[in-house]
Amino acid sequence: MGQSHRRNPRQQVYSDESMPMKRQKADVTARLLAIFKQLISEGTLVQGARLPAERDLATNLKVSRGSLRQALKMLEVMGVVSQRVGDGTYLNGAAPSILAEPMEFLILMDGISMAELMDARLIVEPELAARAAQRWTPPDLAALHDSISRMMECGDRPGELIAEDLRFHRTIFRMAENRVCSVMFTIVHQSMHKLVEITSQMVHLDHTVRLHTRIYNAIRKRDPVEAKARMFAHLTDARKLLLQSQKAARRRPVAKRKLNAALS
Amino acid sequence: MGQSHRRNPRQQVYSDESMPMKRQKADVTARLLAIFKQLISEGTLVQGARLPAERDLATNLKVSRGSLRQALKMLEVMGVVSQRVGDGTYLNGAAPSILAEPMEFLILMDGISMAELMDARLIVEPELAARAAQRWTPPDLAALHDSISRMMECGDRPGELIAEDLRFHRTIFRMAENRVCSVMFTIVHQSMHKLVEITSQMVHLDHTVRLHTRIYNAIRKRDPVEAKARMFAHLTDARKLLLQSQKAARRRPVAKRKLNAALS
DNA sequence: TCCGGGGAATGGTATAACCAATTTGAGTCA
DNA sequence: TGACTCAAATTGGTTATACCATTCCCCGGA
Repeated sequence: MGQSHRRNPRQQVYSDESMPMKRQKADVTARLLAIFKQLISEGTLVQGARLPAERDLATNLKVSRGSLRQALKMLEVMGVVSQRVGDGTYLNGAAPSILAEPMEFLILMDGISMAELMDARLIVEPELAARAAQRWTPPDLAALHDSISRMMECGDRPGELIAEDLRFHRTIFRMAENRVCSVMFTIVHQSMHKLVEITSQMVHLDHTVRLHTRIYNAIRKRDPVEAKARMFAHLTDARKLLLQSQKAARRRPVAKRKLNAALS
Repeated sequence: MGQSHRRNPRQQVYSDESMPMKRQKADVTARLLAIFKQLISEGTLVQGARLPAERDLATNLKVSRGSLRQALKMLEVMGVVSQRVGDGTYLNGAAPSILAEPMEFLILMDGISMAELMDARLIVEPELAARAAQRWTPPDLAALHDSISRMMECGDRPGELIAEDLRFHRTIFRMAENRVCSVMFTIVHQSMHKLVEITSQMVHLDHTVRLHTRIYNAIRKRDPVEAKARMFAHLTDARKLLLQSQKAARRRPVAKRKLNAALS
């Protein structure tokens, strides 16, 4: 058959504007999504609630199990529900990973680089640090301090070091008391680490601990201006290291396994 | 049968940490998602490309059409692909709405209020305005100017006014040259408008035009500090209006249609 | 050259069946 | 009495098949 696309792709380039959101014949799947939104918003479904079995639910909603599963699969990927075979489908609590999968595709499709992710952090995180300095409570500060302590014990294992770094920044996000930014940039942070091969020379333990400590001290003093500046310095420094490391290893180590066969 | 959940929900409260990302038996759907990611990343699938028909693709990938459709449906909801009956499945270009649906669920499940969305904008948009002031090119500035002009011609139709407001802010996002923040806060902006009933008294045309013009002038002067301050003032003002409006109409106009029957 | 109709291709949905993992609970044995 | 065993029931996971509605392509007629 070859790849004889018999039709003109009809391009449909995204205009700068948002799509008119055609309210067509109400896709069954879209309708199901709307139903779940309403069930959640009106409190019929609460965190931890167990949904009826797929077969029953499909019957009650007057749709086929296949269509229902399309909707449930989307909810699962977004982290809204968890499905366990032999057990059931449960509504999750607030899902920190709700944006993770979409973000990965966003990075892929827009060709977003690690540098641009870092740039985004550079725009937002200093401001979040400033807010943290103004709003922290004692347990927050203790968490921040613990994070630094644990990082010093990490040794040279890059995995743990990265995890501890993420925890430090996430704590600051939480202290800034804005869940929108917190969730978004937690995902940005994670995506960044997925995108780059973290090498040990990129993360100097002592160096990172020193910068984190400066941020911590500024926050503890409730000095938003200094906290912002310290965070800015920390991220600028990190970006510089990442760019150096990328320039050093310009090669593309990714094995481009060919899957073209799948497309016949 | 009633709602006799015969099993202990086994709570599984989200810990503060990210999930260990269990690499289990590789869900067929998850595997398909990974395949699509790779096809996109290695350039086998490019913008506008037409995917093989579902039946062929399922055969080639050695999965059933139902499973494939679960994966395709997720990609469609995320805006990665578009499916048209009788036509085919196409890979979209950079999708501005890739985070829209997940964001709606995030708002629902975390109980995020309009105020918190506005707060997030207040954290980020001033900084983006500052960057815009440093980086704009003549066409950008013209777009900004046009947006203000069009807004003055909107009259009192709130729909168009909101659309024009969104365009103004999105233009600034683009000028700031960070697609991560641009996409994220475009979605935040849209979600906010979905969440509140925009009333005409909340959006004073002349007032908005005046504030937008101040931002525009500051950007034109390439003065990042003033641009930031002007944007901050604009959003602070908007937040005040929104909160007032919410306080005035504390009633819950949402008709809580009961769907509990669906859950048997 | 233009126009229209028929057939093929495609996504959308529904149904049925089976598999694999898990829970449940009755039965069994110490 | 209590702990263990194991088979049945339940549930999500997957596949296969059939049919419908829409869209596109192409060919024939005006």
